[in-house]
Amino acid sequence: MNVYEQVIELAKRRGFFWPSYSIYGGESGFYDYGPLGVMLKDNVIKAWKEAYIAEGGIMIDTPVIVPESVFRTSGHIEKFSDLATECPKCHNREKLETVMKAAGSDLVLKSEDEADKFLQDNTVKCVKCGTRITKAFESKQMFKIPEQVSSGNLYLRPETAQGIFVNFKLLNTVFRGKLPMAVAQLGKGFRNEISPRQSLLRMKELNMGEVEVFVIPEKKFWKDLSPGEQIKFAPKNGPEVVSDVKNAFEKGIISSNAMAYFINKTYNILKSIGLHHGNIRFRQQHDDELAHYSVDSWDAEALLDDSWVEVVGIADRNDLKKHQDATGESMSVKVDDRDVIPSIIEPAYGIDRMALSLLMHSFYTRENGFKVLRLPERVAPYHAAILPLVNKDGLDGLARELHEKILELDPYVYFDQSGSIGKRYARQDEIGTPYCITLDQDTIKEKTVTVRERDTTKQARISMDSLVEHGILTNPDIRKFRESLQ
RNA sequence: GCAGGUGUAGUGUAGUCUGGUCUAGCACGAGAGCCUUCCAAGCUUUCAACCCGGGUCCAAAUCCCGGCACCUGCACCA
Repeated sequence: MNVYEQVIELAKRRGFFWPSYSIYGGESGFYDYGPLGVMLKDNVIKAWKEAYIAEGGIMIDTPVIVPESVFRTSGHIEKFSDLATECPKCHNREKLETVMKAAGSDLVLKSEDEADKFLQDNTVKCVKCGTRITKAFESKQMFKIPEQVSSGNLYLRPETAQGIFVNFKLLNTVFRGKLPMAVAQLGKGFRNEISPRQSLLRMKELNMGEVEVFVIPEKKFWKDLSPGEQIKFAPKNGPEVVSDVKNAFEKGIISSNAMAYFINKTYNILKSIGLHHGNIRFRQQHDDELAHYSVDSWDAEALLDDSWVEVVGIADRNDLKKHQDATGESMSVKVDDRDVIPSIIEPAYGIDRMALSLLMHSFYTRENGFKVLRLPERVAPYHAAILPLVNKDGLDGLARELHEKILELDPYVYFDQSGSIGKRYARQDEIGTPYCITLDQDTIKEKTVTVRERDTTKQARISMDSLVEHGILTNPDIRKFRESLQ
């Protein structure tokens, strides 16, 4: 079993995530987060959100349902519903445009009916096997809402970004007219994936954390760069390089300050939630894979088993001008007595992909075959578990009391008195709980407990008072213990 | 969406080819209890499954058809 399969098995068994609606046979492209998954996902979101609040970013929350006019302007209506053909013999699928060009026609057909008529009146052949194609179909990547209650058509959003763009003026007023300005939105997006696969990696309903950084077009500047860590870059023209982000910008590998800045920031966020340095890279998209709205894009990719998977996309885009043209609403901001329409650098985070990647990068099997999730403290569902060594001599009662008191400081603390102590350690290791607090005979005598660290399984003795006073993660005794392990 | 493969308790599997003691076995797990003074120990006990729907047959987990889901490859992934 590869790491992916082992993580899927553990995720279902322990309650991180599993396929949705399975008692009705399942529905492909949808996954539920279970009890631990919700906690983990929330922690990922929290890390992302706090990173951007600390950056001076502001947030907004807009509807998932969006009128067609918005997506007409953004280009999604046109670019997201392709007319396509399928060869009746070899089942090769192509865009209608491609097979028509091959047949020597530059006509642009707008509907299925038009396309069908054309294919029946003309001889268009499969580019692979030469069989005649007579039918076209529309492949829609946005979900359209069938029953309209408004005057126009409504869609489920495929990205949260437009909700920010259409509110640009209001947001910038709240931001007191300044540039640059970063706005973040967390929410669900919906994409009609033709063949969803790989659990959380390709869902029809996904959690996105998108940030729109509005910058002055000529400069595309956010903040001065500091060197930062060595990062692996795969530029579109040229070989892979390992460099810090400042150097990469100065050498021209990355085209703008803001792009460079947010690549580095993204790297730091991914690392902070538990992705491994060596298994992260930034790959620049080739011109033919760029989205319709973007002129340059760097993907943060995570190495999962043997393939690189896009986890974050950082795009250079320019939507404000389009909305200004479409609505007549000014999208310009006064900068040094000039009116400028900002450019946008957009780091778009796939929250679900981040969650799966961090589980896979954290997954580890001990020599004895037991599984451990080496999750960073900040994303682990539980910070600690309280365990009475045995259930007699009043230890269990004492443990419950301690648990109650710690809960007042930190609700993310688990209690378990069932089974042998070894089994309980193993249970916690498997869900990534960083610390186990065990009460033993000495607890009764000296009011001390042992703290066991997950990755080393080493223990230290600390006082109960310390736990009751400081909780777990900010406990000076536990911090000291942790430092002694490194 | 196409082609191929797979589908048995919460998980991993035996059984399917060759239909019949399968009243579906095993292990892990989970619950209750006992025991237990630090890394999935042991004992007692309980829980829990043939993906869904048709068909063939005296008889279907097993054979056939359809659907659904998953896996792999191709295509798609703004």
